[in-house]
Amino acid sequence: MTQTHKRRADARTNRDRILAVARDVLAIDPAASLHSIAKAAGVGQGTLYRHFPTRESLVLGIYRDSIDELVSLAPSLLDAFKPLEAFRRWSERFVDYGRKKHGVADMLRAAMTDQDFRETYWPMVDAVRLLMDACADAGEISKPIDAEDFLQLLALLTQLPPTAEGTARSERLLELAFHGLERSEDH
Amino acid sequence: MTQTHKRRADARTNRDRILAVARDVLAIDPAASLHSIAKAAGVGQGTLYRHFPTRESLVLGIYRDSIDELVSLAPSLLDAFKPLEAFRRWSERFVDYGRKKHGVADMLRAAMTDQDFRETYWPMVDAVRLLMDACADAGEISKPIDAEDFLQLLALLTQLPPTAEGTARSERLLELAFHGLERSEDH
DNA sequence: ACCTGAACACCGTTCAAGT
DNA sequence: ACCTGAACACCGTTCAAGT
Repeated sequence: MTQTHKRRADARTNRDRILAVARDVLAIDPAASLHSIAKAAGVGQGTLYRHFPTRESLVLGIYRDSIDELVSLAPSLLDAFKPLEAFRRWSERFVDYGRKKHGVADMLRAAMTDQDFRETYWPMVDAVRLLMDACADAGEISKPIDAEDFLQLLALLTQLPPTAEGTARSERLLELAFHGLERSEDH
Repeated sequence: MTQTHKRRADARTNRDRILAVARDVLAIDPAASLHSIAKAAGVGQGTLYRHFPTRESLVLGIYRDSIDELVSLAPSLLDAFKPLEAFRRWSERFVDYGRKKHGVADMLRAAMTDQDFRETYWPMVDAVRLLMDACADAGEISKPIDAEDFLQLLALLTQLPPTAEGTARSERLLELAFHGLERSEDH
């Protein structure tokens, strides 16, 4: 039993080191091979595979904490700002974050279909719905659209190149989307 | 000279056969390897590479005709419909086409940076600008946004999964974008 | 000129062998 | 239980050899 415990501790240490190393390596080269990550972490390829069977699951492991933060940011923003402003800030934060941290977009795409990812995906959809419903209740948007639709749009914007031009473009397109959400004046 | 001519004819035949085969193979498996395409076309890998140094350039070769059609469709639609309706129809056509024919999205991304692709990219930007300006002149949208921005948005929508759900989602998001473009009522 | 296809470096993935 | 790392099938790319 102590042996089992010891083994488990080893496994956990490995997992943590893989995550720490992968975060750094992928920050430098987003397309770094899983071989190179395993080597940099000082583990065999099989060990990396045991813990993270796909590249997406590795990225998910790296950014899970940040994603939780992002989700919990939604109610905080609603406390501090008017709903539409909160929604806008949250969306900007999301896209900014997603573009800087490579692989988040692919992870979101996987979340659409892969059962393992939905536990991370749903809270994000809920965050969007929370923000959008608040805007609707306050009368700041005409009618809320599907929360998944909007989250997917944010995920797509994340895929624009991380250049200055790409960043500016995603900001403008986000502006367009919000303009589309805003209440149309009934005349 | 006749020899040179004969050679050139061979090269052209090869090129055409590669394109015809690649079109079929990629329709069945969008991720088909270049090896398998070369083999299916009955040419060496080097020959495929000579004609199409990247996967994107191969996709571009396959769909260049269709892209030209799409570009020339813009003025035709403007003749037949009111500008906003024309713009909407063109956009739907674009997204529909891009999602069905895999690889078009990657090609468009390459077009953003790669010099070789810009000759195909610019006419599409021009088509978007033509449609959007017509809408603005007719007073159907408040003010035109950057044509490249909008084209990139269309390209992103193309990346949604080619399922019934993905198709419906891209339609709804396109609707959102157009709602954002439409003239805000000045009150 | 143009084509062929073996060869190269590399990728994700597996699995027998160790502890 | 968990880890290692050689091995496998495959990828895009190159290039000496042919015609």
